[in-house]
Amino acid sequence: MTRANEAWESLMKAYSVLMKQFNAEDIWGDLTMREYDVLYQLSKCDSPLRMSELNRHVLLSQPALSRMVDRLVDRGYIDRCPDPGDRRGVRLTLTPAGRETQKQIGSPHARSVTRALSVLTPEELEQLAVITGKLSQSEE
Amino acid sequence: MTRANEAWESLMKAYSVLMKQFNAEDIWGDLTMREYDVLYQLSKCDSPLRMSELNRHVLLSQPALSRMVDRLVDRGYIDRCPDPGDRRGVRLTLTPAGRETQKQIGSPHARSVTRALSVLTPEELEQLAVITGKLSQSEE
DNA sequence: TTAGAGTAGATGCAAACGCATTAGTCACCA
DNA sequence: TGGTGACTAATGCGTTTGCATCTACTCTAA
Repeated sequence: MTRANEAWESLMKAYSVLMKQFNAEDIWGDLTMREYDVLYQLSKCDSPLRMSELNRHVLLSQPALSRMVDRLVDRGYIDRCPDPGDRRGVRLTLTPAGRETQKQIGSPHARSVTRALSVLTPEELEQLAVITGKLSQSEE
Repeated sequence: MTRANEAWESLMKAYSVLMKQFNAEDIWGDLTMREYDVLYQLSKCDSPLRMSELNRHVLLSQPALSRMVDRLVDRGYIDRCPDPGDRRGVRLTLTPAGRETQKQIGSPHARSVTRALSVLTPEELEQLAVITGKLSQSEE
């Protein structure tokens, strides 16, 4: 068991523990955490997002994301229109209702996150961000 | 956006990117990553594991885990027998075939993990393990 | 000893998922 | 210009998931 494997296992454990903790909180309304994540990713960029681009930020297969967006469009949270520049693709944006819902849920969730990570020192928070940032960039 | 929220988002991103990377590798045979994880968790402890104990280590609902164990029992990877000390519970162990399969997959996967984390310095690996370890312990 | 609360795991069922494939579009070059 | 290969998103289909509930067992205390 190398250091790398220990570190990865520890990261997975932390992810799992905290995800369960967050999921157990009664703040999600009629959304699942995965659905919230999609709204959150959209809320970060004001310019319309492509499906494939969104898929890069979400741990879901392409068909699963396609259908989840379907449902969120039906429920009035996302606007999906064809991309004029590339007729294969679509442009996804939050509707006002979607943006509002994201904020309503994001606010208490952000507090939960802050609380859960409050066991770390400011230096550790900084290190964690830097280290995990390096890991994300290692896409081959 | 606090430091804590940035750090958590960065951790989630790293988890997502690496999970997709690992999943894309052609090493999983007839198992899904989730199923492998269950076999791996069992491989770590030689004494039989309770369902609820196993559930604590895996990001799955209790019913989903119950059924996944069902399937792995049917496929000959896990042995499930009633706990003599508590007749509500069960004792889960790997069968020889399960242990063998776990090793067969675990070996190349461990190499993938090592390779993916090779962008980090030894100090960073150590810090990552320590920091994520603290996060897992923060169960309230 | 037994009633009631608590815990462990299984099951019914609708919703969501992944894999494989398809339809439609683009981009390049002969 | 027309054909081939790459790319984007959607769809068919069988499997897996989560929620709610259920059964069975344990534990505590009256």
